[in-house]
Amino acid sequence: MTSPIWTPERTRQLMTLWKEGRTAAWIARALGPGVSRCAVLGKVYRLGLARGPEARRVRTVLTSLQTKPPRKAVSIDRLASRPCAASKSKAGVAPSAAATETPSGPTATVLSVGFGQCRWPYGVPGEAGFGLCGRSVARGAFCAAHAAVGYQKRPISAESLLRMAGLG
DNA sequence: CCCTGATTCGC
DNA sequence: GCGAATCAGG
Repeated sequence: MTSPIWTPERTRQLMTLWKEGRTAAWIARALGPGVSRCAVLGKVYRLGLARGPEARRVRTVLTSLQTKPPRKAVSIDRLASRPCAASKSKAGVAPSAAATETPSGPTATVLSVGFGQCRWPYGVPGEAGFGLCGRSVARGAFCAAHAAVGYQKRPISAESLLRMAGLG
């Protein structure tokens, strides 16, 4: 219970995330406090996993999204307790029309998503079925419905987020 | 300087 | 096998 050992579970996660094109540091942070970037790189090297040119593309996409793993463990609580700026006048736009049009699943992947396509994630990165919304961008990185959720200044309930990610 | 992955090397 | 240190590169 003490040593940060490469359990089969962790190794599995490592391989999946690595194949998705995540960086070593990203994976290290995602796997928890006990795992360093060096540990990830060392393990990857030992496993003989290789980076293809395709993975490089993925990383570029992720970088452009400024995707960052949670600093500690993956936690839904963080979603619910997002501080978010208080802000004075402009509350988040929450068009009721958009809510009714909320897409219900991914049409793109981190590999296929391109400019002008909504980056809203469905599912859990590293797990089967993970994908991105992929519908036409309305604002920033998201389609109208997801921008209404992603860009609102007030915190949103974890339940709502999970539902929109197809995890509810 | 920040970051990246690759490789080495002592444990 | 493990991971810190170190390497070369962007």
